[in-house]
Amino acid sequence: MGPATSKRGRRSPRPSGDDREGAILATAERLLGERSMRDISIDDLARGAGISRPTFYFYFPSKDAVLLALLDGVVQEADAALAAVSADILAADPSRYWRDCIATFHRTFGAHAAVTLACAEVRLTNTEVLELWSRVMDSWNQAVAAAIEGERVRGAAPPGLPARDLAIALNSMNERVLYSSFAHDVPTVAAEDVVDVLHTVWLNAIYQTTDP
Amino acid sequence: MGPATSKRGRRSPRPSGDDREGAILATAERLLGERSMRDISIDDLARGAGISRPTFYFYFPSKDAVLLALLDGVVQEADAALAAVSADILAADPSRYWRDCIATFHRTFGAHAAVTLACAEVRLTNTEVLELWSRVMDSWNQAVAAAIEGERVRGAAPPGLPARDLAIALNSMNERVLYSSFAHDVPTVAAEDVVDVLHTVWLNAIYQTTDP
DNA sequence: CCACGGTATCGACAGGGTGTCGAGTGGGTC
DNA sequence: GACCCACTCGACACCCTGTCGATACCGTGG
Repeated sequence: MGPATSKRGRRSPRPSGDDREGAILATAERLLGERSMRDISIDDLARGAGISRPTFYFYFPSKDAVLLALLDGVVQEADAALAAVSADILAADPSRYWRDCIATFHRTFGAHAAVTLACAEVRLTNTEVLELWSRVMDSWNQAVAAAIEGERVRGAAPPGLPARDLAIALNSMNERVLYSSFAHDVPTVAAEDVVDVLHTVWLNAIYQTTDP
Repeated sequence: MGPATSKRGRRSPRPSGDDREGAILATAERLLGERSMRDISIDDLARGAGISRPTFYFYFPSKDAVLLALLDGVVQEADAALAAVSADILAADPSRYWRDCIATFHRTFGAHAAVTLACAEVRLTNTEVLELWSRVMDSWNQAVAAAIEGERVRGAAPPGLPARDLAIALNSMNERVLYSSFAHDVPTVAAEDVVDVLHTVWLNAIYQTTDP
């Protein structure tokens, strides 16, 4: 609904105590590297930022709100990195274009694996995190669907599944596989192969042949 | 490690009060249809089964243990349904074989969507649920990998990605897409198309052409 | 220099959920 | 009739969350 950015902080970012907010955020990301969201209490975050528990509520309305702010940052980072992948190379070297997109995704979220994993957990019970995540996924889906349609129009890719459905399926695969990889789940693809595997499935699904 | 079945109940299933256990299970599956695991207290389960909260602990060590028992049942059901899909038709009609597998998966877990969704939530924080889920996924992965290798050996499918990696990627896609479908997530494939979409991507990924 | 208002902070409380302990109760068995 | 054992629950201790009211700090204008 809203345009884009902040509304989530609180009221005015004028005076000091702004570092407190940063300290809470930093503490949260640090602790998420050690243990799960469930095992981090608001008291942990407050102590980590050098304040008391009630004071925490001055900066954030809840524990989930901290994660939401963290996710917001990662998403912005991912959007910026994705924008740096020039769409121009799609026509010249489609394979490389898709690979760059997947690798960028992998790199950005991998750099904040703890936050990513925590969000995947919290979105199941928190509406705001779910909405932000869904909106982001939807924008990927639209972008991928548009790119697939472009490839079909110029004759590089054959017609087939509705582009949107295909985009959703492929992005869902990436989400789940990358999650498993970040979480070091037991039955998963080797970390160094994960981008290659996803890339290959994408090419086969979009171009329906190994070598486009 | 263990062979297969029960160890999870409690001690002896001899006397009555066994219906209590059933009542707790039934109450849990019913309530999961209405609200999330987080919003169901042990007291809710106990009241629903006509017992007090402390008595609940006589039957199950925790709320998660109830879900684990529920998942156990669904998994057994899925295994039975999958076993009914004859592997013989793989050579005769590969497309139909893969479609039957995906559709069976979809039907069985869809019939217990509430339990499936709850498990996806709880496995992120509960080791036992995660282990059971992982073991099940791993057995699918192995079966799919073996089938792919069979298709390659008989020349029906070209060589390519390691069969195991491909199997993991495809099963992961199914897991995520079916989850979104069951959860009625916003950016998802239309419920009636979901099996078709997954099926098509599987065929393209395994046979690398629309028409095997 | 001193009210004054807003920022920032915390002690203390209430509420709700979990898990445990010890004291029952009732039906089968010797 | 004494005894065991499955079964039941009241009451407690604990932890975490969220809120309220009191307070401290600080810049500004009278």
